[in-house]
Amino acid sequence: MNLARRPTIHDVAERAGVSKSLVSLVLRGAPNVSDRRRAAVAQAVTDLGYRPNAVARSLVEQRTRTVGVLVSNLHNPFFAEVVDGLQEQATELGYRVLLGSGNGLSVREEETVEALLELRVEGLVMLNPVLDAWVVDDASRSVPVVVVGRHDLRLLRVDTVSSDDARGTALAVEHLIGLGHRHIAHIAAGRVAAADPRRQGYEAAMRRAGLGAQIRVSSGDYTTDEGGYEGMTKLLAERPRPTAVLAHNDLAAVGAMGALDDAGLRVPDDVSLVGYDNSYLAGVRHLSLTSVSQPRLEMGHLALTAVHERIDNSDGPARNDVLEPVLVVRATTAPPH
Amino acid sequence: MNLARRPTIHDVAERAGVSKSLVSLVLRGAPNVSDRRRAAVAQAVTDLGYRPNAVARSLVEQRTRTVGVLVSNLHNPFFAEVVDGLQEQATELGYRVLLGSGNGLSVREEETVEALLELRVEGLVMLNPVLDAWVVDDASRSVPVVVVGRHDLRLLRVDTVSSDDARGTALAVEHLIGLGHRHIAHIAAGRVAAADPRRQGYEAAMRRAGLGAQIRVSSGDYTTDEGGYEGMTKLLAERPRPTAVLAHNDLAAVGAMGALDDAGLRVPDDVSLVGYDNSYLAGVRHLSLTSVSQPRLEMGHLALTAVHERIDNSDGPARNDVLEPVLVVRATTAPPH
DNA sequence: GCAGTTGAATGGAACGCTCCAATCCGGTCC
DNA sequence: GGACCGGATTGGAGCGTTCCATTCAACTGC
Repeated sequence: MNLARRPTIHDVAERAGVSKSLVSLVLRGAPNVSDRRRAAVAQAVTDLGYRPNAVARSLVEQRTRTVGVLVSNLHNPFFAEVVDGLQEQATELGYRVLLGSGNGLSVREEETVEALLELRVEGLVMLNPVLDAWVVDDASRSVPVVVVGRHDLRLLRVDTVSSDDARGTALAVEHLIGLGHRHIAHIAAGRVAAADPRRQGYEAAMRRAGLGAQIRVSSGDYTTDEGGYEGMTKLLAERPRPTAVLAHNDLAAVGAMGALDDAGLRVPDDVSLVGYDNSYLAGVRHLSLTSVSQPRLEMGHLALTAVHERIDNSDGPARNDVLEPVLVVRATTAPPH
Repeated sequence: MNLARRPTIHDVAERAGVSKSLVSLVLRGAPNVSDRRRAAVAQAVTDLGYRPNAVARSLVEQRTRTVGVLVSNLHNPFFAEVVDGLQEQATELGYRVLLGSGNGLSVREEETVEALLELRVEGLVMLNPVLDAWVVDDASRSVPVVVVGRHDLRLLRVDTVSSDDARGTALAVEHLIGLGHRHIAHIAAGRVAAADPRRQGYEAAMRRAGLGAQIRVSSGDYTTDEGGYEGMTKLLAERPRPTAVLAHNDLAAVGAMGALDDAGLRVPDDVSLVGYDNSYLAGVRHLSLTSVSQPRLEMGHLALTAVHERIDNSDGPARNDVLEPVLVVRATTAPPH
């Protein structure tokens, strides 16, 4: 396409019969410009269909007013709302948001980070990244970095925003205990970052209630539908059978629901079920899953605010914000039979 | 942050004891550079942690090697896989992908398009945009535009990629008829772009099978869980009661499933159910919804290829690629009772 | 009527890079 | 040994902006 032939500020200036400097002033709304000139420039701009070149502007201003966001995996239902929060706050603070995806692959994430840095984003937000810590550290050397949703990354210079996963599972356990359950099991995930705190929160809450002996964890890589099914199947083989199950996330919970179906057990009459993430899956009325909600919108807000503050003032120790999760009770939890 | 203090090609040149031109040559892998110099430059680059400035490069090269992608709404499960396809093909063809979201709001979409154009993307892909046609037309004046998933936008200069929605619902109807169903109803959506062809495909297939008299459409804005529930409730009040229902999308189908539950009817024993989109919701084993799948990955490939071809050669009439949907049969369809 | 003041408008340098034209240098050939 | 060659290297212009320093024009006050 004729990228080259697009009108420049020069063309506008010529058509309006003024200097390019004046056009620049008008475009940026400077005060001391006569109405006559202002109108002439505005006219020329619409006549030519002129659109300022952000590339040139960024070069000379030495800033891009852009924050890069690395989304590890667009399929992860967790991220969309976080991005909404980021966007909202970015608009508020005068930044543009550039999304890059990593397809869940560490290599692709690295490439994306590199690309964003070459584009000279002024800050970088990483959502649930799977890449190595050294990449984060390296990036944080040239630009403020905020990591959302990973507990294991505690680096100097890198702020983090996450929700208290241990607290989340504890909330779920307390809810179930309050309903009268004692045999509460957990379907845990393996690799993923959130797995450990969620499991630990479950175990701690059980011990606090004097139920340390009833702790049952079906572990493996149970973050999928299929995984939840398998995890539940294993649990159903044990005696005494759990009367309530807390899954690592909603998808696993729905898989567990399938296993209960197949075993002829009803939810919540025979077994209560709790998910995690409060994804739209949980809200679907046919499933109506009790789930732990992370304040996603707020996490986005907070992450962007953190980046913004670092851009203005890069000093100060790393902040690690931890937000409180909320339990959303729906139809899959009830007192035990 | 000290954006300004980041090393430039000049710093690298100085440290390596060569000219900036030579550094540029090395960085772009030019052939006629002595090994000694090449090594010296490489050393200086790593010493300084130099990263080329894509902004400056784009300005002088008069191209950004970037394609902008407007995602109307990140929550729409349809788009993630399309973006995967876009990304894949972009990497293949040497482009970078910049995602911008519009939050489902027409105004925000316009802003995003404007921002992407100011960033001088070389092409624009719009996924299920909700914005007005004139915005698309206007954008297409300065950059090649490809629209994915909207049937109503047929503009000169604008290529489209979509899947044949009428064919999709027809596939579903044919499947149900093959199972022996005659009373097949449709839960349609109102506003959204895909609503009309899906309904028409249903009606046409019914007529082709001599079942024109059995056509039942519960229409409204039934694209949500809740909407599917209402639509199904209305259908259940009619006599004869349909033995099979085809919903506008998976979410509506799951809502319908809830209504059937509440009415004490079983799926698929009493009523067969078909969704649309084959989202991961449909694949969840507890739901296991028969659904119509759009070739999302391929749509992404095709869209990016189209943009690429327009960038190289902007002429030729607009292409409107229509891909074949595929019916994925799962557990919610069976012969009528 | 002229220095001084103020508001409006402009020219040119600079941002970090690419790329063209020019230069440099060590051989080769006759 | 001087002309010529070709690969290696370099200086400088230019990409489309912003912004500083300067100029210009029109007043003001005495």
